[in-house]
Amino acid sequence: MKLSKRSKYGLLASMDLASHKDLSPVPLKDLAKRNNIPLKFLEQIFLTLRNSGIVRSQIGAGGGYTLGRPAKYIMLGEVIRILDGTIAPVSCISKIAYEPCTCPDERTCALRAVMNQVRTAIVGVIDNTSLADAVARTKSRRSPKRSGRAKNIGGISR
Amino acid sequence: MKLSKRSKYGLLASMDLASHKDLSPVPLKDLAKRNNIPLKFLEQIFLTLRNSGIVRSQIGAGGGYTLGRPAKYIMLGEVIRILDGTIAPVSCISKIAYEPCTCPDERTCALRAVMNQVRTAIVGVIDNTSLADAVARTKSRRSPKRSGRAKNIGGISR
DNA sequence: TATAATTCCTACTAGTTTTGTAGGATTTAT
DNA sequence: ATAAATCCTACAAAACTAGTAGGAATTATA
Repeated sequence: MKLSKRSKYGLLASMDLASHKDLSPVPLKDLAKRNNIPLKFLEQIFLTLRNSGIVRSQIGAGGGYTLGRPAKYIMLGEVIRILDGTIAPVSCISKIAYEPCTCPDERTCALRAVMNQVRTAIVGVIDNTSLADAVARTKSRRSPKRSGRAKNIGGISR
Repeated sequence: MKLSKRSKYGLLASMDLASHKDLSPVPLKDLAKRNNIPLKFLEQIFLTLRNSGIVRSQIGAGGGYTLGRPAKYIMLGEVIRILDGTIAPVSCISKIAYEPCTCPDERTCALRAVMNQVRTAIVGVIDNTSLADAVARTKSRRSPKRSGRAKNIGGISR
């Protein structure tokens, strides 16, 4: 159930981009440095994102990347799909990356039904959270006065 | 976001086991054959499940496996955790497999917060569905009179 | 016009993980 | 005895992930 680093890096950098109100392009070098991402790896990732229209590039000195659309119209799910491929936990519930199950009859396969529920639950989150939402959340969490040990907000088990 | 074959096979075989009302042990050979799972691979998987108490084994001729507990008390999530390890989409929200993010401050990391929501959504399904639930669902789906092309129940995109 | 900063593009590679295979040892019902 | 099972460990092939490498092309600016 893991998110790849590709997606993780892509999301972090996109969110960083989204947090820049100003419309001038941000060079990858900055995004990479701020988020501790290997620059060359991020280049590849942004190539892909650019080809999908998520970001726009401006070549040359003073160039860099900007979002391809307003941040509120870019859902995290879209970025993840572009970078990771499918979201479906099993391939037999994927239109795009469909592959048959080993089960004798998909129509009655209980695992398939449950995994479909899982998929619905996942996309319920990631397709309803935009880059703008995410950035806003970052800000509202910022500087919680730091009383004591910060109690690991949202920190959870396995 | 993919479920490993280990987990998939483990779940399919466990669900198969759960569908046997009768308490006599079922040999792996049968489970493997019915669910198109390589026998030797399933052996490994069931070794692990047995060590965790999910199933019990009975050695020798006429032996096989039975569930370690009533099917309604075995949640799919438990099986997945045993076979796949963590469920958290990013390691920085896992207690057991915790690893720090690359982000500068976990407390304000928006991606972490969203991924935490994703994790909650996932476990909301898999920790609330027991083997018994899954099996019951299989049955209720069975023989829907097959009018026409069976319309791909619960079939969805990426 | 030279220089530096930047994206663009493709290929390669090292490491890890996944998905098995193999081979036999042990136990037990008949 | 024999056959049918589980038990256990090691190995191996293939796929995937997470990068590295090296340069080409473009553009602002001094």
